[in-house]
Amino acid sequence: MVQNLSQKLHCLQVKSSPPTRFLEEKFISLLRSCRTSHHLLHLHSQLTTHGLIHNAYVTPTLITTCSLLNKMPHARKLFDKMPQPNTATWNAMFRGYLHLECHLQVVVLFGEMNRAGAVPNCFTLPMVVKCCGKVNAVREGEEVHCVVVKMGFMSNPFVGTSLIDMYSSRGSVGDAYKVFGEMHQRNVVAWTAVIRAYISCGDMVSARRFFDLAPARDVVLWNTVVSGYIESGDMVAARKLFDKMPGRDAMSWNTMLNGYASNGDIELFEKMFEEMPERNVFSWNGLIGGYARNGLFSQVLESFKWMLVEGGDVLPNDATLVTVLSACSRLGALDMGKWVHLYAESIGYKGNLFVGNALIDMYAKCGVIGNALDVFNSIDRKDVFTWNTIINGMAMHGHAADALSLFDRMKNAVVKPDEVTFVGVLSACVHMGLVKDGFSFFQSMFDNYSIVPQIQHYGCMVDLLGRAGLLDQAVNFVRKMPMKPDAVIWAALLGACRIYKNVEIAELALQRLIELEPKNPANFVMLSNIYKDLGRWQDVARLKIAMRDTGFRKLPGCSVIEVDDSVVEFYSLDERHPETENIFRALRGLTVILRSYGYVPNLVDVAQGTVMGEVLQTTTLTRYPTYTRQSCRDCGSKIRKCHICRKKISNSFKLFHG
DNA sequence: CTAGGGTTAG
Repeated sequence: MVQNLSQKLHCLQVKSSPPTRFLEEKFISLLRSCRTSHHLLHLHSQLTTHGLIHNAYVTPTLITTCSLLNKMPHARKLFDKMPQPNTATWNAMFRGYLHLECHLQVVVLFGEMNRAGAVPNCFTLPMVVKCCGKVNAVREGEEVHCVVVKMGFMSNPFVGTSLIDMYSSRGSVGDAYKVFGEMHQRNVVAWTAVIRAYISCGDMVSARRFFDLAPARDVVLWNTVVSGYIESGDMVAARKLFDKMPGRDAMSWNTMLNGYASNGDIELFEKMFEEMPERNVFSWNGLIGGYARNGLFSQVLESFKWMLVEGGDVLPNDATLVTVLSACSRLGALDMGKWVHLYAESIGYKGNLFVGNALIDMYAKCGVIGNALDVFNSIDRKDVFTWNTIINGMAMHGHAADALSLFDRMKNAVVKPDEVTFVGVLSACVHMGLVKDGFSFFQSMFDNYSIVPQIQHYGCMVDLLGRAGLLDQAVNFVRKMPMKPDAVIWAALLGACRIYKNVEIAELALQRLIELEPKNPANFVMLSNIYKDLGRWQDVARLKIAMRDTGFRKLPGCSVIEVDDSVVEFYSLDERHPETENIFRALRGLTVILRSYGYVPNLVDVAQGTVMGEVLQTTTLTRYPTYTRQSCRDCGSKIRKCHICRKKISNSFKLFHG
């Protein structure tokens, strides 16, 4: 009874005349735990009724909460109504914009701060300096530098370091060093910043000198210099320093892992992963992504499965899923891709834009454009990647009309088309033979979107003219190109010459192709096929000798197929599989059945060596596939099996089990 | 209310 009464009294006291400080603290803690915009609006109105909406202590926290909930416009409205915001409130605005990466807003707002006569402090300046660097605001950056000096903030390590970073990001190492020299106290972060400045301009010698001079070195500084050596391509120096490190953290190991991967040293790459004392999600992504970067897509899937089994607490994240899905696309591993789709949703990546875009691409490349569309439609906030992927996917599937209508929809959405969009649009025109429309799209790239056409777009145009049979126009177009035509351009022309049996232009194209890539036997095969079509057997023989003299043999095209849980690669008449006999027996059986239904095989292309892989090689050229084949370590040849030194480069024929 | 280092898509 007594306790109850005192509680009531206490409540009354608080309600009638609460000490302001108490209320302020209460609201600050409520705002910090606020997680929804609904709750935020509620608190906002409460603050208004308590007359605390322009409070010096509460308002900064309110603004911070707005920014965390993606409500900066709301914060801005409130902020603009304040008669005289204090520095902490200004800072909350800067931090909010910085958090959302609205760097330009920060620079603009700082101008307003000066005009309003408000005074920045040591928290304001690093944020503003950083943003000047981000948006490349050179003049503003120098003005802020002057403010720093005038207000005596050069002694503040945060301010000084931010200035070093700014000058470093615009490539002015000299200015970065000058700031470093003028700093009153230099901690290890400042040393790291100046060393980073030398690394980013490629001066590893100076970077190393400063590293050796530094009074203290922590693990971040060590890692910075190791990755500097990697960036400069010096894996040996990176390794030497790595071995000398007094304490390595997970990032040290991952840095080396990625270094070996980007230098194509698969052996050391794998060894590095095996030796790692601890593996976080970045380590696994390093392994998976390293295989992907080196074109070893089966190993991508294999190591992903290994991660699921052996990763322990480490779960894949969006980066993992995207890499694995793109490997599925490259391999045509649809079953695996579908599984990854379900798995991604089960671990909470249903709404992830990165994953969604990768799924669209995977379904499109695996031939199920319907599923690609389903994923596309399920994404509500589509970005330029989403649109480009579906447009290119549609074009690739021959749904050119759909690709073009999607392009129309894209224009109505707020997403601005880019150069990749136009590759899809133009290749849709190629498929439909829309020469006129193609040219008008090509023209509108620059006129309406200020996109300067790249060589890919010129390639599409050559393809467009060539496939429409307008070979002379195509040659003229190539001659008038503003850049030097590359092999893809000439190959497109050569391909068109085969369709229309134009020997004269074919010979011209081949001549250019031989100059550009003397090692690629596919070019000879193409011309040889044209001669064959025309029955010019003497020329075929002559070309065969010329081809032999180059010393290179054409790589047989290969196919990949998903079997159970694995991806298997095979060539025409391949006999490497342990069950070759059974496979061929089954095939013979199938042929008998097919023939009994009246099927007559077309052996002409097979006889000419135009197996699937070659068709792919010639028809996908204009799409500039990013497919990279492993290069031979000894002779640099970009082939799967080096025909010069006869070494097998990647273990591409490999079954794996889940 | 403060800084420096890693991965992913067309």
